[in-house]
Amino acid sequence: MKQIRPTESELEILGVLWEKGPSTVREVHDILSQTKDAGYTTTLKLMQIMHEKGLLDRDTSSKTHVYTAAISQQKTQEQLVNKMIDTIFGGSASQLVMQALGHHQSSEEELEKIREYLAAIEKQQKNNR
Amino acid sequence: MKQIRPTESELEILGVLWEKGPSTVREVHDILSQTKDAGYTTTLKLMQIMHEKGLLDRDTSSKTHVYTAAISQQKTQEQLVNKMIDTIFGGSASQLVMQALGHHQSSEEELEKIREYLAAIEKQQKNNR
DNA sequence: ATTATTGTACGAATATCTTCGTAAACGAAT
DNA sequence: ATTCGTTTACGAAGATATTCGTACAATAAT
Repeated sequence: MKQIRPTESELEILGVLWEKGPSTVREVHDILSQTKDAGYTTTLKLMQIMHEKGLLDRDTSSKTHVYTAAISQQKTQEQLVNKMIDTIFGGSASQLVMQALGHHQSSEEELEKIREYLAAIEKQQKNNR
Repeated sequence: MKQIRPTESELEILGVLWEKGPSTVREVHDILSQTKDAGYTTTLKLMQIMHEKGLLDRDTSSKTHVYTAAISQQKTQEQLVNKMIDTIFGGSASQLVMQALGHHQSSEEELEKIREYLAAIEKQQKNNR
């Protein structure tokens, strides 16, 4: 199985692309520069490298290139969460869950979704018995 | 607020120290080498650097030094989880929760803990209304 | 058509992480 | 006391990530 290991900066860029969809370097950079302090060419270079690595696809048909995330948010989340559980949560997924719920203000809506999800899991476990 | 950013390798070492408590380089290395392939002096050097950075404390009273994690597991989890939610989960904690529950087999016991936790959160939210 | 603006390409400097060889210090065993 | 195994200290090489200056190309504005 191929392990993808985007760096910190690369994840920030991927985050923008997942959120906004296909974007130019300028668009990505404008968003990043709200919270980060780096020059335009830095973002450009990063995205070029990510393209070489296969993390991004790009359309060069017009002068201003348009980039797209080449790896799925789902898959990336899966890998990073699993690693995180193993290394800093000592293998306990529930610990991570509680950490996440405790410190990020969750909306009633989100909590409802989670409750449904829990119910589904338990039902499944019963069936496997 | 001081941001702690242990590297990948540093997190592995912290993981061992959180799990086992105060340990020598040898002890840490023996555990790491079960899953990782690096020489003894590499682990030593890493732990020395971590000590310089303030990530580890150490007791040098006997020849064989004993290291301890200087940052709490709790605090580290909190920071990394929050960053993760922001960058790759688009700010949605519940998405992370579902990811965690979906791919790590959780025991009935763990699920029960989570349910209790959810209930507590909801109760609190009611009171704040 | 000339100039200004905006974008990409390239290369290099800087920073950071990871790895390990080698030497010196220490303690235990002979 | 000499030897042997273990440990720390140091330094440096190698790998990877991050940053940006500069040059050139394309487009838009005058």
